[in-house]
Amino acid sequence: METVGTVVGALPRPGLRERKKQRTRDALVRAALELIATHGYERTTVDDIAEAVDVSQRTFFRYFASKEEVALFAPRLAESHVIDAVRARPPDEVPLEALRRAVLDSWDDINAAVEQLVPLELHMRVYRVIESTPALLAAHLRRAAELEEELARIIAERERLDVDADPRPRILLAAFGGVIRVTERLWSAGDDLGVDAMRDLMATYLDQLGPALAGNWRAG
Amino acid sequence: METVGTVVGALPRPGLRERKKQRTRDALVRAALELIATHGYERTTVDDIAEAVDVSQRTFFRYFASKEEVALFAPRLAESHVIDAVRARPPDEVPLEALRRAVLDSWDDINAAVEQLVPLELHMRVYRVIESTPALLAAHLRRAAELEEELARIIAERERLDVDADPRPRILLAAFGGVIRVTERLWSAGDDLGVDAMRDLMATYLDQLGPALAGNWRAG
DNA sequence: TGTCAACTGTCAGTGGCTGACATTAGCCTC
DNA sequence: GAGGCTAATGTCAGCCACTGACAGTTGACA
Repeated sequence: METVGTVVGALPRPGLRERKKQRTRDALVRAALELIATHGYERTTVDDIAEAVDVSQRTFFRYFASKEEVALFAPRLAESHVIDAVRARPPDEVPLEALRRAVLDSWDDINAAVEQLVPLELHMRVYRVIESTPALLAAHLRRAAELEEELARIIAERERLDVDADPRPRILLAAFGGVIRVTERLWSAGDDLGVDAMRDLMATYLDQLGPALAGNWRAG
Repeated sequence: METVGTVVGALPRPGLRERKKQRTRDALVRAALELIATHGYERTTVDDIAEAVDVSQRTFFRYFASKEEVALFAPRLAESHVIDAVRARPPDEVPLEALRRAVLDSWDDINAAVEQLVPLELHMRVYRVIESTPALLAAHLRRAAELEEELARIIAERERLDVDADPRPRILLAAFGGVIRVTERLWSAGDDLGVDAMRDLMATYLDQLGPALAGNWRAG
């Protein structure tokens, strides 16, 4: 997308123009999240956000395709980390275990990346807004579905399977993704916020996947 | 919501006013689905739909909270059938089996209910539009999440568990719902449309849930 | 038949989002 | 380092989903 101009390297410090763009983008995200966390999603207008950063509304829409996109900026950051983590898993691991460890192990990286943008505390407040705002939750779930598809392909490749021929990768991801979302929701609904609490919850719940599907709960 | 006026019964034929309302609602749904299937969701405006039924746009919004709501009318019809079917399952069935049979067995009822409103063929065309339209898919997924929560509560009750204490009902539904959605998506993407094809696909995929979670795929 | 309540239409307005066009401001070359 | 190129921005006009307020119409029911 973005050409560098000098070398293919990538490291050389970008020009003033590029730095300005980055600053504007960051400022928009920060202002948006702050406003959304404070006043709620629907009561925050795009004009509010643009004004807070002192740019025109039109400029906002040149950085983000929609108001939803800014609000979901942090969750998107997390996704790319998970994808990388899954790709980095040793190939001898069993699929479910690879997913499980990828998510749990990349947790710290994710939080560090988020914190670089906004304070974690603000991020968590936004998260609650996401879960409680229908339009936002819908967009979040749709993105989650896309991520599942992506991960299913990665898992299929790991196992040298054809995603379209063998249903197991997609089914596994459907189940796995479902559990992740359940934990997200419960975490955001509870009082015990804090990122470690969420990781623990995920670990616990993932371990319950087998038992939940198992035949007789009453016997167990 | 709607009071009957005469008896609590419900059977007595509703008055003219009520019948007129029902006719308008049906006409709006039918016109909307027809237009959406033909021209796509985004290129169908609410004004188009209202005009096709010869009512004002304002009236449309008195019947439906949003344009999405009309488009997703049929899927909603299906949901209530599934809920009833799960409730009707014998209590000695294991949870996963109860869900599985409820969905598969209520299939014919669902299709009959849908057909009473619009031809199945039209319904299937709309379904493809839903899957391929981001905004609609998002709304659909959000509703699916709500349905999962509802069913999780029902299953918990069956098993005499506290949903908030035991994670298994929600986890089970997350996995189950995930598989259902995978089949919906694959079905809508393929060429072999037809409602029976979808039920068969669901049955097959649900059977793959265990194997997908099982340890080593390569061992077979 | 007249009164009440529900249903509908009209109108005005908000907010998300887009295309078109003019202006500004980095960048790069000579 | 002046000038041309191009990317980034602002302004403006407009579409569409959706809502509140008010007025007119039409079933319901005594």
